[in-house]
Amino acid sequence: MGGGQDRPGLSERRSRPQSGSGSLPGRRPIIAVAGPTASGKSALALAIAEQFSGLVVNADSMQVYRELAILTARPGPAALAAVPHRLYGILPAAERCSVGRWRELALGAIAAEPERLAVVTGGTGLYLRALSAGLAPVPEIPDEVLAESQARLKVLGPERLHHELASLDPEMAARLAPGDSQRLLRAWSVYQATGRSLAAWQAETEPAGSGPTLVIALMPPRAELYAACDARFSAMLAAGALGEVEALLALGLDPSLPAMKAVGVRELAEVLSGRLAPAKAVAAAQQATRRYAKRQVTWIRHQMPEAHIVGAQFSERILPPIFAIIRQFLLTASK
RNA sequence: GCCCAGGUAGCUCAGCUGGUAGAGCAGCGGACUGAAAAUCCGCGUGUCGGUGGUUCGAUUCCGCCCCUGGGCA
Repeated sequence: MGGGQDRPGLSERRSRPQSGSGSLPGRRPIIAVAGPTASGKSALALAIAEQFSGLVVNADSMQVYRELAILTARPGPAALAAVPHRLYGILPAAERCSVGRWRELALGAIAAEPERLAVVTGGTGLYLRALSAGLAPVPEIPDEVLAESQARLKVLGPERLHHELASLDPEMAARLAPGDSQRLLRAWSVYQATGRSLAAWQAETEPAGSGPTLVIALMPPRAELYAACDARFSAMLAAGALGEVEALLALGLDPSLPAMKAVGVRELAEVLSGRLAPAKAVAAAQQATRRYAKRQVTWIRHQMPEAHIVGAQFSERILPPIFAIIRQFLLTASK
């Protein structure tokens, strides 16, 4: 671990001895279930957890928010009763989650139940990677610096901020597209707060957070996946998604909060305000879901080369071979 | 049955008087280290309805056929 780790809650993990690579002492193997939205990850994770007496841990950046149950397709009462589920709906929408925050919560949840096999599942590939591959030890950026950076971005616009960053931190500037406002903001803030390039911090990424990880990725054929996306959003609407968005809006939250960016929130908000016909909103939200699914597929294809790809949506039929792979993995991983 | 108007990319359509075609949307591909359901980058994917003819050359002009919409009966 790098010297930048001074947040509370890390002391316990920091005190543990760590080897440079491979599995760490005391770190149990875990299963990660990846896949695009609507591929059936949650059902697969549940089936695995039931079979191996596991614990399902959410790795979805939106399912952590309490107010979004329907719109994020959070596991229902039957699933929750069958197997323990962690990190679902645990943060108010008024708060901001982040990879780092999620990672600590996940490591804590896994450590808290040493007798159960952790089955980490969710659509946020970055989260899954941060858990098994680690995260740069960048210290918390003070709010003042964040606010300053935001203001600067607002005044200059992304292109000119990019130009300025080039003179301070040429390495990050070279890596970022001039229009990529979000990463620009991050790189700028890190440099302002620490006086070091984010690239330098990232070079210090600690090797592992969790133990050895078996990644299983559901990758259904495109047409099937899109049909499932479309059907699911319609089902959400029937289940009361509109009311959920209405309640969320009633909180009067900052629109830049992550929870406000969940697929469907903007579209349904426009229905509630009468600016968009329901049918058009559904079509728009379905399209947004499809595009999101496509980005996830790209991530899995290129960022998770170690994943075992299952070329289908979830169904009972795919379970036996998956269980066999898991058994094999658990045998070799715990040696 | 007759008279109009159309058939060009997945969809809606543009394409002066002949030189094998281009916009929007959709879609596809890619990047990804603390907002990731975010943010960003790249790419026209086409028997121009069919078939004969005129022409060096036809999406474009002519004939016939098929299909769609509207009108008259």
